Amino acid sequence: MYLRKVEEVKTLELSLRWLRTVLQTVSLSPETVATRCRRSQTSFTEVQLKILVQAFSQNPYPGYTAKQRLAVEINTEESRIQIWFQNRRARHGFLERPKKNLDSSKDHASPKEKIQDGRGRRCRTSYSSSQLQTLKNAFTENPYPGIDSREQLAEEIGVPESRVQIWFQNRRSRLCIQRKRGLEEASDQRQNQGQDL
DNA sequence: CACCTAACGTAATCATTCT
DNA sequence: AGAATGATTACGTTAGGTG
Repeated sequence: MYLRKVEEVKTLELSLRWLRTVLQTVSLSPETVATRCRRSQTSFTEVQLKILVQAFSQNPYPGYTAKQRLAVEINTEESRIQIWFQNRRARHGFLERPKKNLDSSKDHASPKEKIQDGRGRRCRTSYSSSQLQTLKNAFTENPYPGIDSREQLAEEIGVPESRVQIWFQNRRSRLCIQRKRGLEEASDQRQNQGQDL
């Protein structure tokens, strides 16, 4: 009971803390310091775009190796390829999948199967306890690090920046879930108590 | 300013690793 | 088997670049 309250207060304090840091960086002469929040927007050349579109038409769900191959082919990072495919799938409907003939009517490999073209995902990166400690510290400092902070962190623990970004996303989501679960339990308890009375 | 789209957010889910 | 947690997806929002 009190413990839960204490926890809530703690998280609130943390929120305020990183909000302050955000405000600080914002008010901190935006030109001189230039603490960019987002990565600068990459603009693909027509050639790059052509290759991407071509690849997309062949397979809107490239596996990691395919994305990696594309990345070196058009000289960019794999994470940019990933984002590009996400955005493209979201906007351009890509249901022209079976535009090729020969689909016949037996092709339902069941949607739950592997929509995602076998050549699977990037292999799971495992963090050492010291790396995790660094990440967690940074998280309490600021759960929404900008590109500069992420790059710095990545450099510090020797891991690609894209992995750092994913780590923060997962941690934020799970912290949120945890908080919700706590609230549900609390309300359940209140309900039970109410019925008892 | 409006439009396009890269970047980024959450939520849900898949997949791997560890206990 | 199940808990933890990294990776991927859908989908919505934010913001940078350009006509």
